[in-house]
Amino acid sequence: MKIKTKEEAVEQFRITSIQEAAMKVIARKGYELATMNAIAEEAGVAKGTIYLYFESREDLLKKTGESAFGELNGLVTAAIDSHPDLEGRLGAVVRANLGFFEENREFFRIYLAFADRACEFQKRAHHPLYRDYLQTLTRLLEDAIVRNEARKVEPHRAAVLIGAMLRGMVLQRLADREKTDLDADVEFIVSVLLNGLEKVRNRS
Amino acid sequence: MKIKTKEEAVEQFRITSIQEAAMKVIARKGYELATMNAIAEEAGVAKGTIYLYFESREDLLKKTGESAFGELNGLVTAAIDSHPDLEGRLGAVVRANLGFFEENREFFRIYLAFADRACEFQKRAHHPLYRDYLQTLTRLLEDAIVRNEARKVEPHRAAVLIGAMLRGMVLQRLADREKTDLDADVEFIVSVLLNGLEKVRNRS
DNA sequence: GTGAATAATGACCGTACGGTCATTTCACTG
DNA sequence: CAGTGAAATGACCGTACGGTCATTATTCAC
Repeated sequence: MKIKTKEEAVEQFRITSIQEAAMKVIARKGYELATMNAIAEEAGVAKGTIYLYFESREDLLKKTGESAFGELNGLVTAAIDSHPDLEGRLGAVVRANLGFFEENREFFRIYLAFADRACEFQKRAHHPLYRDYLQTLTRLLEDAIVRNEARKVEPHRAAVLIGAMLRGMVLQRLADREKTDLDADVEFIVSVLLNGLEKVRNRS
Repeated sequence: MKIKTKEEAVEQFRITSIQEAAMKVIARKGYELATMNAIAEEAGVAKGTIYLYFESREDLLKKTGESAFGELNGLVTAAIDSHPDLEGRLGAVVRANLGFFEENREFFRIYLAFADRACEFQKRAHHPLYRDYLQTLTRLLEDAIVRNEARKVEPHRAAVLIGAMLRGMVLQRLADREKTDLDADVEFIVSVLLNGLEKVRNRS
């Protein structure tokens, strides 16, 4: 977004500050317990000030989550684009996910809040940004199937599975007390997926 | 638990009624929004009555979740015990999970609340019952490796992955508007896992 | 320097929660 | 049927939340 006037610059600065504060509070206390008072204190402004830049708590948290989620989306897309085949792409996607949340632990609570809330089953559909995320993975698989790098599976179903595996492994890694080897986990997930989606299928 | 006196029978009935009401409310409104007033209304008792049988909201929800989670644990264990080899066991485990939540949608919100809360990373370890669940899956894999039905992987890591896949697929199935084929999803997950964990590993 | 316009504030409001307890209802005994 | 102890009740309490707005502080043009 281009900044034209001084007012817009200040406004952008405030918005960014408040969103960063919101992320920190969510990281520290979780989504539900991230109160406006706590966010305001973290941002060093009064509670009322937040309402000059965001309509409501829901609005603030939604936009904050969208920023973080958008960043992950970008990383995943870039990871795919920088490799020509399924194996390289899967490795890059898995590494992008595990690495991203390793570096930015606080983002994960926001990601979780959105990916989980994304699927308020029986109520609404997925959140648009989560749909994008799944869509990116789906396209990756469609492409692999066309190229004959993977067997014919329902691409969206497989995308859901990959997303779930990444989510679960990141959660496990964050829960692990001592740091675990990133490469080993990436290799493991990729190998399971590559073999699992491989064309060759002749079991007993 | 054996019931000896009439008082104990009444007490057990009340406890069960309240827990069932809690499950229904959680299923309808979600974990955070399951208030004591709503649970009391659902159970057809006054709010104060709940506090005669449970110490607090936290106590009630914890015990309610443990009941539901314990049931799933039992199903998974039984599924494993009733098959001799990895393929059969995986199929039974996957089917038990997807089927269980298909029949009892309301349980899933409780399961989610626990599996997610189970991993309050940076705070505490997993919930004991979730540990049991993962432990069961871990033993399944250890056994398969010993029997040479699967390649040598870190069993606990693989168990986490399987749990995540099941969670994700159930969530997706519940989000799907029209009913999707259970057998197809079971077959898909099992095939990915079986191939993914297979001994043979000779890729490019 | 001054005053008008704009931004920031935090005391305050309504609401809804978890939890309590004096009162009422009930069940059972003699 | 009267009396008594236990069980159930729901009005009530303190608290903490999201959100508001009259007041105060700041900025900026002239």
